Amino acid sequence: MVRMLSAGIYSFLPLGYKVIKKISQIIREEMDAIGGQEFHLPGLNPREIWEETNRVEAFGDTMFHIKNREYILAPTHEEIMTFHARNVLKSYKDLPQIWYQIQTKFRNEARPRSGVIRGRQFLMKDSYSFDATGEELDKSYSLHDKAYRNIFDRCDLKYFVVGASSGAMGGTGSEEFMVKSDAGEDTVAYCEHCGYAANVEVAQSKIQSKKRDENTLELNEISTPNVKSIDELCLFLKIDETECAKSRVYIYDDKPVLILMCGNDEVNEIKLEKVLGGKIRPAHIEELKKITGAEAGSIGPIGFKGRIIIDDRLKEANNLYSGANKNDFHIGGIDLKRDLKDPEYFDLRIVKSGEGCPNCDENLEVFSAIELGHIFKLGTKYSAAMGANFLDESGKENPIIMGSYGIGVERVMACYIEQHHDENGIIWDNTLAPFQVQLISLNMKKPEVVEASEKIYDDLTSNGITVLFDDRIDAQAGFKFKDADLLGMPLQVIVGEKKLKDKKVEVKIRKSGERFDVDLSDLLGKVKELIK
RNA sequence: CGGGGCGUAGCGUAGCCCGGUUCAUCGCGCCUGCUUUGGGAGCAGGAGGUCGUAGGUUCGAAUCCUACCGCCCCGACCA
Repeated sequence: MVRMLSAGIYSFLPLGYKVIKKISQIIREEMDAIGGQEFHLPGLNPREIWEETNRVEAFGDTMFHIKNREYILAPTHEEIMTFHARNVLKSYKDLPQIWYQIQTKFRNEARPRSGVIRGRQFLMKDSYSFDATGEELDKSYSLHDKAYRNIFDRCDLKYFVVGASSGAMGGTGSEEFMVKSDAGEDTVAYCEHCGYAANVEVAQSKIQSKKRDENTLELNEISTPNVKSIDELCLFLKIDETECAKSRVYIYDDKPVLILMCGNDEVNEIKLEKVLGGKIRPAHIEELKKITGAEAGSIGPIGFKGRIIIDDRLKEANNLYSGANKNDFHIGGIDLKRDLKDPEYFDLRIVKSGEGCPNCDENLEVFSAIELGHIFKLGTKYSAAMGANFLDESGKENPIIMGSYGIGVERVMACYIEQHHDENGIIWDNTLAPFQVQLISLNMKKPEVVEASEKIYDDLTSNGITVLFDDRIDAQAGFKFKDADLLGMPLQVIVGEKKLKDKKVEVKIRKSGERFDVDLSDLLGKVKELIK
């Protein structure tokens, strides 16, 4: 179906390419249905046009540059579409527009991986909407949302939608269409029950906070030789991990910030950056000693000079254990209310599988997923930068309001196969199958078998049915059966010597494994009925 | 870009540490002939390799050294 030529670069062989064409066709139909117009744009672009939006620098090393001319290979097409828009979309009367293309994109990925999932060259459908007002943009956006659902439904993919907070594209709204897969590069939290889905970077969950004990103990220093991790501490003191406050030190704005987490909870650095309002980095090992006087494993809030931020789960907790800022010592009886002045509380933790869904209380599942499609509202980022303006009803000049919407075409194929296979191979549904029927001729050395097979091939194909004919002369029956199951066409028609004597052939349904004999005279009708 | 691994026939591999008539191994595939033919056949014969590339060390290099190229894995990065 597909063969690698080089890292991240794949050739599509005839079978695989047929599938790609079928997927493209479904996308095309749904895009046309919402008023989209298809373009064919160059992959080779003058560098100049990308300088207008400063994206040569923004893409950096992921953009391919041509060596012997000032050209680049397009990693996406916002600039080119905007270029055409500014030449023709001059009036509010020209709007709205939806323009799309299904074409090859080039990205110099540092590390291509997971086969066709992340390549240096890949097929992408991308469309761009051009609107006069925010309300019109909302309309274009929801049209795409609907079209995307139709496309993925028609491809029979089990997917879910993540409402991502606007990413680096600087938009006001966006949704990602995701499919669960171990090959995925994103980690999401998903609730099967209510459909809550969020990237783990922003996901929340319902989880019990540490309750405040009635009696507050005094601070007490405990000798804990060689105890570094929370697990070791729990074992050593025979306490539960929820009684421990784990410390992490980050550097923000050149100053150390101490983060306290409950037990083995992990710090979600994205959430923390949001709280602090800028880039952070974990403190280096040498810095830790200087800042706290102790090494990692013995750090704690008591005596820490600097800002302290605490996860919500520890809100106003007492009787906690944490590091003593002195190697091999911990402190017990910590009361965050009593012992710290002005502690700040935020949700900072990375959610884990099995925790409560923030919407409906059912259990969340955390897993890897592949992004199949992404729709977002761009606003005027590109139109403003490139001077794509229109005149509104009052004759005033405004930048066109844009949206951008992508689908990874190869990813659709990869995800389909991942969701529709068994131990014997692929199970194609008629919609995406490269061929509808695989015709298996069991013994190509017998003239009567050859003759019957060829007649069936002609009958089926002349009736518009697509047939892959396994006419290998020396391949044995077993080979042909295994290969047919592996390739996975929906129907197999098996022509063998014995059944032919009774003017019968066998038909097998790949999906169910069901097989039965059919009279030669009834075959065409039966096949037509089964591939509906 | 950092760390690790690998490159020997179409594919998968042995040999490399310890250079030399066990040095180019084995399996699959491929070609010819005969037999076999409903879930990956049997017998007989046969073709196929500048050992990634370029230098170097040596009487002698798949084997040791250097550089480069390519691929795989882990990490960083990822509109």
